[in-house]
Amino acid sequence: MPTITLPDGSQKKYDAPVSVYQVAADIGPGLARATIAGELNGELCDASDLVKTDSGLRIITSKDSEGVDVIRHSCAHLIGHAVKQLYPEANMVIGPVIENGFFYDIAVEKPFTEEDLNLIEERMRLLIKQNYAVIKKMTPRDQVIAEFTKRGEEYKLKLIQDMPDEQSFGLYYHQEYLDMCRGPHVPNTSFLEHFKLTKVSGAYWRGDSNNEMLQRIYGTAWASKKELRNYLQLLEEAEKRDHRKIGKQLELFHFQEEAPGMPFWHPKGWILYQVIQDYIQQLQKKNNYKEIKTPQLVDYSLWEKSGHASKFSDEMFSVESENRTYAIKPMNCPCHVQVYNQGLKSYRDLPLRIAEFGSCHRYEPSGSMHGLMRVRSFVQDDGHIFCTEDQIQSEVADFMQLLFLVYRDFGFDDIILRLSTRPEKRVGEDYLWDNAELALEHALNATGLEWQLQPGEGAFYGPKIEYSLKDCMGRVQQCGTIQVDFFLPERLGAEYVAEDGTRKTPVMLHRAILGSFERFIGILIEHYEGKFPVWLAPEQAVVLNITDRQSEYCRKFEDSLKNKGFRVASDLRNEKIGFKIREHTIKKVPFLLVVGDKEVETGTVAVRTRGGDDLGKMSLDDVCSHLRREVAKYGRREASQAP
RNA sequence: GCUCGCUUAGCUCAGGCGGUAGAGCACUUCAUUGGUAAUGAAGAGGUCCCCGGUUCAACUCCGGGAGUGAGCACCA
Repeated sequence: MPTITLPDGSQKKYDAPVSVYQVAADIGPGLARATIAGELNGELCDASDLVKTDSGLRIITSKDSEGVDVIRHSCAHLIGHAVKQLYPEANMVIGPVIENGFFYDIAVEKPFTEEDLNLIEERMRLLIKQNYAVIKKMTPRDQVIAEFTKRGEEYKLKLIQDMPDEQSFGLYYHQEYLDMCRGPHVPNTSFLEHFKLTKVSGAYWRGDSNNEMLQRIYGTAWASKKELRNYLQLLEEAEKRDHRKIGKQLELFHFQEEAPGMPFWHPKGWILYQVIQDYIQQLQKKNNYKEIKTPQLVDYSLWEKSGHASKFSDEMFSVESENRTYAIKPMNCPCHVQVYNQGLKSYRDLPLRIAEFGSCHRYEPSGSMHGLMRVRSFVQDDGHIFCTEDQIQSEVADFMQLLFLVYRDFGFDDIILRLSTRPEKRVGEDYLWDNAELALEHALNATGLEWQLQPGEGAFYGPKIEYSLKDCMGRVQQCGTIQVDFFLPERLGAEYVAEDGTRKTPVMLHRAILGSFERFIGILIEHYEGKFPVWLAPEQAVVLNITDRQSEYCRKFEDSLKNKGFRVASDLRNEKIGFKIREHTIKKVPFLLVVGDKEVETGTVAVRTRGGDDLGKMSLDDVCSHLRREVAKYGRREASQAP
């Protein structure tokens, strides 16, 4: 005699066990048609599942995010149905839901081609049109094993072996196709209409590169045609903003075969780079960081001492000279400890904040490189804070304030904080970890912002906080970090004299706000689509003449602006004004200053923005103060408060 | 590093069942001095990524390599 309580508090009483679908039908036929699954006492279940006892029930439709996930999960099954019809010898592996979609890993002899992908998608659409019912049967373990053995689905059998305690499994019948899943799944394929297969690639069995490679088919699925279209448009938008493409168009940098993963910065890209570096440099100076510069090449023995060689020797470049082996530095921290170690340090010297824009090289695996986002030569806004254990919390809190300021200045307001705590394999006493984790936690709480915990994800030498930002496409990019290190200072013999006269080992905090300049610039290019705010724009304005008569005036105007410290060029080519405007608009120069006879007469320029707005005529002073105001805004959104 | 794809003019890309290639833009020259997203004409421009092999003949087919793209794995 189940009594069912719905989310609005209303109750329905039944004499006998009743399916989720039946409850929905009793509420209304429209809801029944829309029912994808249910949430029974907080747990998702199939629409066909029976409610036997008094329960709380929520009907899940495609309007719920859980409903969309079910659609995606069932789409993965549908890949299975289609693939087994087209390639009966294929073995299905796993088909989970991921952000915005789903995939299915499949073991096949011959890798899938684009053409196969089209065939599979076509077959899936055919199956959806058949509008067939997906039937669930909870099945005892031995029967499930017998069934998959009969069908030769070896990977499914391996998965069952991975779950020795499960006595029964949910089997979902898609006509002749059979899949095993915790569920829930759609009751009927008609819910799966708005999907698209997006790509095919290889993926390792169990995610381990020692294992064989499977074929992975990716897809996306949504509740409505409109949402699917929006998502596909978002993908197109992301492609349009690709920093590699824009980097070429705007002449910011290039790569070439002779230096894989190592950018050649062109004049305009280098301005961008330097403006950012100057900005960070000034800010760090203000915040009592001492900037230093350490060698590119350091004898391998230091990397052995620091412990990096044993872990990362394959990823380090090295150079032989004078019968010695040098490593091209992959990071700055061991060198910073060397600087710290010069001269005896007192507790009065702490916290000691050291910063370096040190050029580092790492031999990244060839397949991992991606434009500026993952490179082999890079520079970080790297810094190390030597402090006592008691100072960790306030140092972390100060750092965070600095980081928030920087992110806001670059136009990022949505920041994600993650705390990674002690992993199983680690160094250092537990009480040290207790204290450090607590200090980080307190610093996080003090921000008043939400943060996420990633248990066990810390480095082997200490816990860390990672800072990610959301770009204008909603993509999460990890940039900043602060990591506590109990290990390196001790290993490299760093000490200070404490108040009681004893020698103690300082704690070291590794920290970066932007991460690598290369990557951060890549993110900025995509975030702004190359339309940099004025403070970053490599060219802030271009002076354009209409005829040769204004050339001299233009040159003078350009010089005056340059003397005021603005980045300005003039384009005096014998071309029509429309042509020049088009060219510089495409180059995304923020302001175009047009000069004809009228402007020369009145001592002005006609100001046009790259967005096509006419700001009217301005004198030199007007232009300067306008530019100055724009520069002072940085990339802050109007809504955010200037500090 | 692994799987699959790609590599043709400075850029974006066509092309050919094996007979040494083409467009648009950019570039150079000439004409044009035009008021807010493309003025017109002419010209120049190629080891078809590299190294081998097959063939009378390879940019095209085969093998190897490099770079690159999408994923996977990795990321101090």
